[in-house]
Amino acid sequence: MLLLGSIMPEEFIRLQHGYAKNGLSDEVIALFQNIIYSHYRDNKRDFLWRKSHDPYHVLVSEFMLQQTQTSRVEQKFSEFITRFPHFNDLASASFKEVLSAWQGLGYNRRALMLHHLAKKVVHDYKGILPKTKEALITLPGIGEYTAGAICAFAYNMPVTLIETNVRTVFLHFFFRNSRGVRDAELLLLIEKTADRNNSREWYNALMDYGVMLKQSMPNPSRRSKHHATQSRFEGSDRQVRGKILRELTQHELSFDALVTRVDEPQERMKKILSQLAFESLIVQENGVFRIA
DNA sequence: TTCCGGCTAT
DNA sequence: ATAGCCGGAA
Repeated sequence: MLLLGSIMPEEFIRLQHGYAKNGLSDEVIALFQNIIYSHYRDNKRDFLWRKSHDPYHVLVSEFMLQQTQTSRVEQKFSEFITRFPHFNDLASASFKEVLSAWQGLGYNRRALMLHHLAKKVVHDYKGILPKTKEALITLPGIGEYTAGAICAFAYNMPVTLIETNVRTVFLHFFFRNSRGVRDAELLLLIEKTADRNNSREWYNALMDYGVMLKQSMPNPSRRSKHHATQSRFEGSDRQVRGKILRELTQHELSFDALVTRVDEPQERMKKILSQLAFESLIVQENGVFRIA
């Protein structure tokens, strides 16, 4: 159990107090970086994807880490890279193979977008992932955060990015008593306090600190304007979609066979199947459904 | 039963 | 702006 003093040093509060505007000064920034890096030196998390700066490895890990905890990604990442070592291998695989390797991670649309992206990189970019945030963000499945993460972790570029752990750290240090804080406001601080010459290490350190904070107190990210509690999983369309795709990675099935195996009403199955087909995750052909 | 999360479509 | 998308651990 951590003492409050160790996660919010008094010296930081005292220093920050003298700067009413935004709590920032060179001194505050230096101390803040010191706190984050000190924790990192002693508590660095040792992930396989942190050992490599290969853009493909970074990309795959970031896709998996969108909405999925590190504990579940660790095993899957290793297997995925072994099965698809390069963009070429992923691009030339069938989507069914890709989805099989994805099983257990959830949010299967990410697998589809990653597959599309690999084909695009091979065909439009000669197998080389673009090196600018603007180009990266045009690719399927890459949004503001993932584009920044690739720039930081693959290319060590001085970018400004925010995700759940970074958000946690800045809410904790700079918005101790605020609620409904917007990312736009946090980003100003993230930009000003960044160790621009060591983006890769800095963001890894911030994320590790954020994880530690969440283990020590109620999640500070709940005070974000963008925090939302989501609908229950049990009985949801998400659950049924997952079941259907899991079945179809095993074998092609007729509508009736699917209804039997998934055990949901026909009308609901029709609706969800047509949605999955619309999203290009599955196709219906010769009376059977299969992975697209 | 509750908790955790980035991208896309609307 | 907001709703929808997954699965497993605690």
